[in-house]
Amino acid sequence: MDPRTFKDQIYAGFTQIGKVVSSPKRIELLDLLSQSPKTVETLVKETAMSTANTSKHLHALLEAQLVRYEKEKNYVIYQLANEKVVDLLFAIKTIAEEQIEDVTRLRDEFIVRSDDLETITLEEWLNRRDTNEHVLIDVRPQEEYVNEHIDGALSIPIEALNEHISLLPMDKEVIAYCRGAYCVYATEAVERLKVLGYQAVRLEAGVHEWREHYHKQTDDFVRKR
Amino acid sequence: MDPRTFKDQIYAGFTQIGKVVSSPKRIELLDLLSQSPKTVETLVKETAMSTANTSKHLHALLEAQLVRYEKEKNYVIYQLANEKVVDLLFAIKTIAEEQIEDVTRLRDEFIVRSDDLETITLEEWLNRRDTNEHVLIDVRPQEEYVNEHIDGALSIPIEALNEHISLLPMDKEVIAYCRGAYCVYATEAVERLKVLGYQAVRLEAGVHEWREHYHKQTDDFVRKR
DNA sequence: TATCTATTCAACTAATTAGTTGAATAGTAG
DNA sequence: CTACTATTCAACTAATTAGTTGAATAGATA
Repeated sequence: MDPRTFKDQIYAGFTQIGKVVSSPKRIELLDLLSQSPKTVETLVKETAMSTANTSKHLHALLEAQLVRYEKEKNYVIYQLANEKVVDLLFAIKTIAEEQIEDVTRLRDEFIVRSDDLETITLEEWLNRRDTNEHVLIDVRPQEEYVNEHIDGALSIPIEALNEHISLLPMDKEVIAYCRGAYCVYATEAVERLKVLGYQAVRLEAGVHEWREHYHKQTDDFVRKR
Repeated sequence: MDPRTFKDQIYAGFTQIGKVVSSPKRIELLDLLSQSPKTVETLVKETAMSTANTSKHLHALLEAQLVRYEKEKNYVIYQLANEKVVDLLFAIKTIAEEQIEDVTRLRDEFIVRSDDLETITLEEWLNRRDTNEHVLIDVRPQEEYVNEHIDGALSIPIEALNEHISLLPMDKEVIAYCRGAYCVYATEAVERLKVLGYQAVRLEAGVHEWREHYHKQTDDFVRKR
């Protein structure tokens, strides 16, 4: 095999992964699955696609070996087959944030919103967290909380905010997080809580950022010994 | 704007980046530009595409804001507009390596080749490098070496290996590197050197992996103080 | 000035893709 | 066994895409 053929074939291999993220709906599916395994039904509701189209995109992900499934009762539950998909999504989002004006604009307009809707970064939260003057709430669907959540967080899904609101103290700051920097749930929760008189703040991070930080800490610890 | 419209638009934004890596030739262009800025002419030769098609793909990269260009004489020189493209390519390659069998197979067959063609990782090299019992050579085109190279490396482009071979000592180990884990140049150099009686070894890393390591070291240093 | 070289552009073709529709399958519950 | 639910599959359409060809442009050189 000549070098050109080798290059063509190896880049064709890379492209099998690249093609996956060339469709908005497939990126959204991977984003959702990165929070927790989900049935086709759930993915259909979350993405607002037809069942057939959702199934077809999931099979494209299967072919690229990025997801796998198991059957339970008459449901099919899909999950990520490789955790590094999270890094791929992160790389795409970071570049889009820096290079695509629309992305920045949309985020500012719908997630960050206004200055009186306070946002804290992961680092800021980590510095404050030991003071015990706040309560951290996870406003994602409960199955995502059950799959993984930030240590010490309370599960209060956004649809159940009103029912569980009695769990929240008025005298402490309420810090809400959801799927990450492009998820509207935490913004919505903070806005609704503030209207009700709570001190509420949005944490701009999800479980992946938190886990990443946690590993970095552990690595440092190991290296320092 | 309702939440669904917001999601559709934000994922459409991400997809502008994702679409770029859905074509093997565009991944190859980004890969080449990640080594050094290049003229259209050079990219045409490296990718074996027609000039018109190369130009068209470069304009697709321009539209996604991933490259920029400057004109010099009657040449147009393209370069990456965002260094994080390297992270994106790395994420894709890592996943492809783990999930796509063809990629692993091709790499073993054409890069790693046989057991008597010794390969060392970046970590192994970093541990050995202070012993002064070897010489490190960069076998990429000279313009890429000039743009950035591993500290202490000698530039011996693969096409000029025979001419410059007198620079290499027979009594020291020769360690060759090129663009990274999927580049054939270093393998070719090591094979040719071994035939001529040199002790030659392939370093499985490029400037990006080296730079990444260098930053991590610096960060640790800063954090430890 | 005319000529050469590097690059871009416009028009076209063949192939691929996302999405729809409706039928088929497979497992569950009555 | 029947009815129901979740999922997949096949056939089709409209839109997009990669690549080609040949002409156009723009800067450099003679």
